[in-house]
Amino acid sequence: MTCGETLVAELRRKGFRVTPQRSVILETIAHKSGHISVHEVYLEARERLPGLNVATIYRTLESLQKAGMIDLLASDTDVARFSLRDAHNPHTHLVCRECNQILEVGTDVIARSAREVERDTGFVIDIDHLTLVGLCKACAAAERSMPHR
Amino acid sequence: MTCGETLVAELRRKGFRVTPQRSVILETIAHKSGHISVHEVYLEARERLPGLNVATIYRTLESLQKAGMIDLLASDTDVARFSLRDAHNPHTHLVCRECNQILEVGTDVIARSAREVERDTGFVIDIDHLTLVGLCKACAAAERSMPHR
DNA sequence: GTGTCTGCAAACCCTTTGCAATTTT
DNA sequence: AAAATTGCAAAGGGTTTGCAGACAC
Repeated sequence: MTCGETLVAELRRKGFRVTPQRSVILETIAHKSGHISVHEVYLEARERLPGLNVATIYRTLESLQKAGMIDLLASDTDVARFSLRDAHNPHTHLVCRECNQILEVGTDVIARSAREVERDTGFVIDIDHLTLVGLCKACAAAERSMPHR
Repeated sequence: MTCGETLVAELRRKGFRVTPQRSVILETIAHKSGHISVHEVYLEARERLPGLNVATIYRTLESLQKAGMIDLLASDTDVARFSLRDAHNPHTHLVCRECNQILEVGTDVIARSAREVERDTGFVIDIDHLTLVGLCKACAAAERSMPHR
């Protein structure tokens, strides 16, 4: 996990201004380090910075995305989620369509297929922040033992 | 492409009531057969059924999804899109994050990786309606020849 | 006839935006 | 001092919902 301080420095280095709000938001994200929703960040960050506004979170996230420091997760379920980009640990997200749980696997499993797709179509898959939808182990088991509908 | 009539029959067989609205919506989807948005269906279906309401589209889509006849596409860009499920031609969607274009490739390329993931984690990827984000050939080329930010 | 579906309008939720005041550089 | 960022409140856009009437079964 990257520490908040380093992240703040990175943000400044990339030409963004560092405000208390941005620091707290960044530290919150670094601390939670998962697949966080805007609301989750809001609740936690506001404890440290009471006046903090949701709009600021959205705008900060936009900046962080421009700075290439976070990734948005593609998903049709639930609200928008994002995660800190971690160059040391690229991974693929497995989103369960039943329980919304998010698992991670290394990108290596998918890498070969991705290269094949690129060779065939020229399409370059964002392998470092890929989101695959399906059923987690538990929900898949439940599905098998349940009548549908 | 599956014809509207067959689809209507399928819907009835699955225990849903068949109304003029549902027929028209279903036929519209079958006719457009791509990756359609709710609004697109609304505009086209309303030409044949002037009083048609958007809420009905949403509710119908919900039913069609329960019936397993359409799939929602996972994407963080753009609005929600869905497509008719076609058992004869399962495919993976490649969504370009720059131009929003959607390409399709057969599932076979991904299948091996998917099986590997399932073996390792128990997570069952929805291989038949998978959405992968990245850059299409043209946008990838543009990216390579352009300064960032 | 019963239970489902529709249209309408309002509500909802998440996200974005305009603006004046504040803060960072 | 100049330029960027914030808070606030209002608007925006897509999606959902309550309800009374209409309709499929």
